[in-house]
Amino acid sequence: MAAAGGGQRRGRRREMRRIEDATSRQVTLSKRRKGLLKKAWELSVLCDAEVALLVFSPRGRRFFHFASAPSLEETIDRYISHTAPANKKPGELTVQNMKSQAETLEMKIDTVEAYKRKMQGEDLESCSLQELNELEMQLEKSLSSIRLHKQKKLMDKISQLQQQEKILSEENALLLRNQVQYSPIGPDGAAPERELNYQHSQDIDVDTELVIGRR
Amino acid sequence: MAAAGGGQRRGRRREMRRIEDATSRQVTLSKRRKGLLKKAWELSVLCDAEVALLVFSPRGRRFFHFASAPSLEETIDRYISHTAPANKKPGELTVQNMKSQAETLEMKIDTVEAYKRKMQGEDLESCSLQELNELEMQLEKSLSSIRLHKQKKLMDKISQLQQQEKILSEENALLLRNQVQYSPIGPDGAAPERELNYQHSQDIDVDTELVIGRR
DNA sequence: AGCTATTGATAACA
DNA sequence: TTGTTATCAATAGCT
Repeated sequence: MAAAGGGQRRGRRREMRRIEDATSRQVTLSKRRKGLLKKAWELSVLCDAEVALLVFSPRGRRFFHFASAPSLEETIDRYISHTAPANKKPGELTVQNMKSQAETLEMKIDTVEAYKRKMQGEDLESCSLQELNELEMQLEKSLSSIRLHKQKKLMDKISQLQQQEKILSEENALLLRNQVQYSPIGPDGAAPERELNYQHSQDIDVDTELVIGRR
Repeated sequence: MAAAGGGQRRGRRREMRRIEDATSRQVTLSKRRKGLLKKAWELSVLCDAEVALLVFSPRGRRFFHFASAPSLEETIDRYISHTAPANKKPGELTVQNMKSQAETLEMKIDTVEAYKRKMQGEDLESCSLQELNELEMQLEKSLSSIRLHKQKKLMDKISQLQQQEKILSEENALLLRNQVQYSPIGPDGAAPERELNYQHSQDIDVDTELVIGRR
């Protein structure tokens, strides 16, 4: 009964590396997989834990799984939620949802973009007269709103410029007074410090390109 | 050394049901989880199988996992593909993709909707003058396009009405002629129906001969 | 498949 | 929590 020197003794431990013999590998896979599934189940029962186990055979041909939760996808969803702390909205991040979410979002984009194109004066062939009228009214409303905002922006700019101007003329007045005070006759080198103040006025970005009115 | 009647003997098998004592349950979870992870690893190494294992503690607080493939998500993706034979497009159905796709799409929606609102004259406070000018030009372009389409639609409507009118007139003409034909007043009294046609026959060439001519 | 020798896992205890 | 050990479970090599 005892094995001769050439044979391996029963129950002996294996080296922990890929089993080269295909048959032996297949048998071991079968046996150990069964044991692993059993242990996964035991853990879930004894410890009230949520356990999911996936096993694919080498070529990905067959596949076995165990899940303690009602479904394997539920556990996967829990994992996905766990690894995506950003999206914490309950029930939003599931395999099921993500599958359909993409479709929903794409449809929404299509809708919004179709409307955008119509507002840009494109794809109007499919519009009814009613729609065209509504679009026209909407755009007119938008235009007046835009022009109002433009006007306000321009007014702000103007009052800003006026403010600037006021400051500058005050500085000028002051300089003039000082000039008179400290050099009443005015020698040959008169007033170089004017440049400093001039530079100051350039620090403030005044957009002189502003066009008042359309275009 | 052998236990007396009151104590449990070491290493004795457990009943396969939830461990009631919380401490004991926690210890068992810890030990068995370790063993399970090890066995999952062994299976993947010995048999060259793709294995994924997820374990969540009872309240879903902590979670442990093992995956033989480069990543757990890869194995999950394989499972998802395996269970969704409809979506066979390679690389399209993965957890990674779905996560980022949702984000991408949502950002896209945000962008498009923000632009839409601006075209509707809303949220213009954040716009620069430059932007406002561009919007204004865009909307003017849109408006003229819309008005062009409106005009075309209206023209179509008009010619359609004219077409109908023509048909009606022809019918009228026919009726009148019949009336004349059967009236005892006189066959020589010609063409009172010409008046009806006169209204509309300016740009539409109506060949009345076909209708009126009598065999 | 089924069978055991042997190793591995682990329940109770410390 | 970590370590020890008696006991039982898993399984390697055979058949």
